[in-house]
Amino acid sequence: MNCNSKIMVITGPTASGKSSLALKIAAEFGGEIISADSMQLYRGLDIGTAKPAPDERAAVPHHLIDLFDFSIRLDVYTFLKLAEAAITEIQSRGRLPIIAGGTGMYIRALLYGIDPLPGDPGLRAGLDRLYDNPEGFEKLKILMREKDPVDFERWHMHNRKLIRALEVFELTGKSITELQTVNKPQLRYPAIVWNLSWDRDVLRRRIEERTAQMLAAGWIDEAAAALKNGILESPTAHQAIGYRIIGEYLAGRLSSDAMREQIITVTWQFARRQMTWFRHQHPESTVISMPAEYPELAAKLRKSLGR
RNA sequence: GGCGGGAUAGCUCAGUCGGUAGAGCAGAGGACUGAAAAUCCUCGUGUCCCCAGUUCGAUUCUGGGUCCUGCCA
Repeated sequence: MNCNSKIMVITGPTASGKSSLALKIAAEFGGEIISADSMQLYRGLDIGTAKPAPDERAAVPHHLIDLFDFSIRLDVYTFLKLAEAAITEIQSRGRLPIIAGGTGMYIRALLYGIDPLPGDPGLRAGLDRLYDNPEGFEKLKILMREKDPVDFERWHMHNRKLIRALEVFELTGKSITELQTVNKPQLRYPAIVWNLSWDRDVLRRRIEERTAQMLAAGWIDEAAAALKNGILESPTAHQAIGYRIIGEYLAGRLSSDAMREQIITVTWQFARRQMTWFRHQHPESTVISMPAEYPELAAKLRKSLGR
């Protein structure tokens, strides 16, 4: 391994320009890109998840894109293992791993790790069936108040988290709270982390423009195909923004303008959640005010890498 | 033109048997350890269309006006 085993992370809200910056940096610094995006892992969602174009992927190696059919259920742990392996592999070639993406939880898990809490898909599916509904939630609360008062106290308002707590409790006999040991300020990699930050109104406009571009580029056809292949019934890919809304349009229940506006709205809400996340969950990150001139960013990075 | 229905938060609307009003959505902030593009929490003063009348008091009742809207012509 070379003396400079740093990794680079480029994050920020959707439409902030992560991919194109990553591409330029990879080209100049001899890097390979690892996508940290929960939806780009799936095949068939190209335009809607703003994947890098074929020529871009030919120019620079990209990892963790198009790995799964969307019938597969993915989670942070899966991502973490794949990303760790990709980093090792890239570094073994003496190249710079550039993690680029907007899935905050994945990036945090990679940088700080997550506790190896157990999971059991079969058990979980059963618990979801029992408790992931309004009546079930009431029963779950009564159960958890008894069994696991610590986690109950923490998540008594939050159905999904309480179900996961029960899953872990069933497998270990302990509360999640008790099992958590990861110390956030402890980075697992020497990392340079950039958080691309835009003026609110400008970012909003970028989202509006990009949505229109994506629709013009054939997103509707892509969505029609994904719908036909059962994306709405898929365990996690169904969450991808836009596909359900486009389905409403295709079914004649939404005008084309209403469809576009709804997509913009949910994308904006997503971007806001991302900004909240990066603002509070990534104390190690450097906020990069955008737009920024590439040569200045490159100079900054050169300095951080000590090149 | 005739007969109805409506006008209340940025939007869609509820409501006040007369004591100045509240939901959903949008918006803002926050949380986040195997669904995270997910999920969850918190935040609601607005000439209640205008004018006059009745009343201690009108957004609510009465009359007139204005503007939408449906059916019939």
